Amino acid sequence: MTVTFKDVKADLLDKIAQGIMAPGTLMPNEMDLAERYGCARATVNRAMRELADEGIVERKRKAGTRVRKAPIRQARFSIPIVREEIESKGSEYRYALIDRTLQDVPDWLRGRLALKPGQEVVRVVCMHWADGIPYQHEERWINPEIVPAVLEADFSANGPNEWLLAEVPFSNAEISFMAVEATQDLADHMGCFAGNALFRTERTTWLKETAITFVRLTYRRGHRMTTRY
Amino acid sequence: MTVTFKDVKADLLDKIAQGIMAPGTLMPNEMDLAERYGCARATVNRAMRELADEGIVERKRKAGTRVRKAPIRQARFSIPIVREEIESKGSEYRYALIDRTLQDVPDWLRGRLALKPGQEVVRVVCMHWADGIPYQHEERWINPEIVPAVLEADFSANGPNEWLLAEVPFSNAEISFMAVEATQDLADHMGCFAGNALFRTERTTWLKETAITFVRLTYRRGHRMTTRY
DNA sequence: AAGTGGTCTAGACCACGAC
DNA sequence: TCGTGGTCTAGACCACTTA
Repeated sequence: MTVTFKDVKADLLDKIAQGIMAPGTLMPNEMDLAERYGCARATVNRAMRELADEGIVERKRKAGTRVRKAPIRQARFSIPIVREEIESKGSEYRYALIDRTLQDVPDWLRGRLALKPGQEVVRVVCMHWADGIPYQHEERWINPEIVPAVLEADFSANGPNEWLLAEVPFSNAEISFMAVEATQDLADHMGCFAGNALFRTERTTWLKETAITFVRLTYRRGHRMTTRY
Repeated sequence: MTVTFKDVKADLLDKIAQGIMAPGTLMPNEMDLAERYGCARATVNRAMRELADEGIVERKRKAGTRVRKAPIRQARFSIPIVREEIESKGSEYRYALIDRTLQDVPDWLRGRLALKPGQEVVRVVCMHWADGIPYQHEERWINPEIVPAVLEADFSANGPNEWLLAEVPFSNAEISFMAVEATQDLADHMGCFAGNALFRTERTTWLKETAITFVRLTYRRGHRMTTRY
């Protein structure tokens, strides 16, 4: 059996985890490792590159590869579509549109989306339920310049999230997580009390350099967002 | 100039973003693309593999590569050390130990850490300030079986986080984000009112299959955790 | 100046899985 | 069955960065 990059990676990881290669240690260069493992340099390169991508080691030309003293601990979150999130738990998904208006972009949002004063945006407010229990409150603003079809879109049956995913192929985004105290209005929708702590995510989505949408997702009381890394 | 995998990747991304390759589209196979771009198949492979890693496309042997209908939107968070987080904002970092005890593992934690009843754990409570303002409250339990040195460790000058990072080289973890209402005790420490909504992360860290530590980090009111993707 | 990683190439073999 | 991606190889050139 030939030595694969996964073999090399696993062995290096093991040596790091066992403390044989302590944080700060300078690792052998690719050529030496290739010889030691009996494989090509490209194989070692792939293994070490992945370790670097994962923040375990740090690579510099000429300086070599070192085990990171303080590994960059990074978590990867997949941002699910709420329908799938609910249905994957075996719950019944329900959706309702609360409000849909065309309005001048509010000042606080103008900066975020880099829009001109007086420009119009579509604001959509809706709710998502799991087994009839409030799950998530969604408040969204959409820039109709990029997605003109939003002016015709009817969000009474399906949420704007799924609609946008189908309409806009690919985008980059900025996302924030925070805790908020429920307003009376939010509390009414979420079936909790005003002032209760709720978990919220805010996301601004861009296509190239122009903002498409800003969304505020507020989850029911006690919601946790979890991941492994 | 030769064609690099970044060139290929950027061009493919562009075609996807422009809708030339719409979601669901079957992309040409690696050999054809290599010929079209005038490069080796390995170059195309690297470009497409990275697109797959980022959740933009989906690859299956024999079936080929498709643009994902619903791209896996995933965010990468780097989990910073509090001290660095604060100092990188140009603020002055301050730390204080609140409590340090050796106690029987509480029932609710036993399951999380997979410990035996009656086993002892070290509990550390401490605070982190930025410019003298409460920034983060830390409550941590450490398994002394894995890190016996914790029994001798004195956390009066430095937080257990940095200490653990130096002691335990590498680990995997599960992390959760949530919103909580401040208890009176928390409120006293954080300089807010009981009931205020606070952002909290909880993290369980493992070395191989054994739990090292469970930590509960509660941030000051209004804190946001932000990332781009 | 010189060593290290970054990448490309051309060819090869193989495993998966759709047909 | 057989096309597609997954990976390895051996060699090469280059860019960065530090000594």
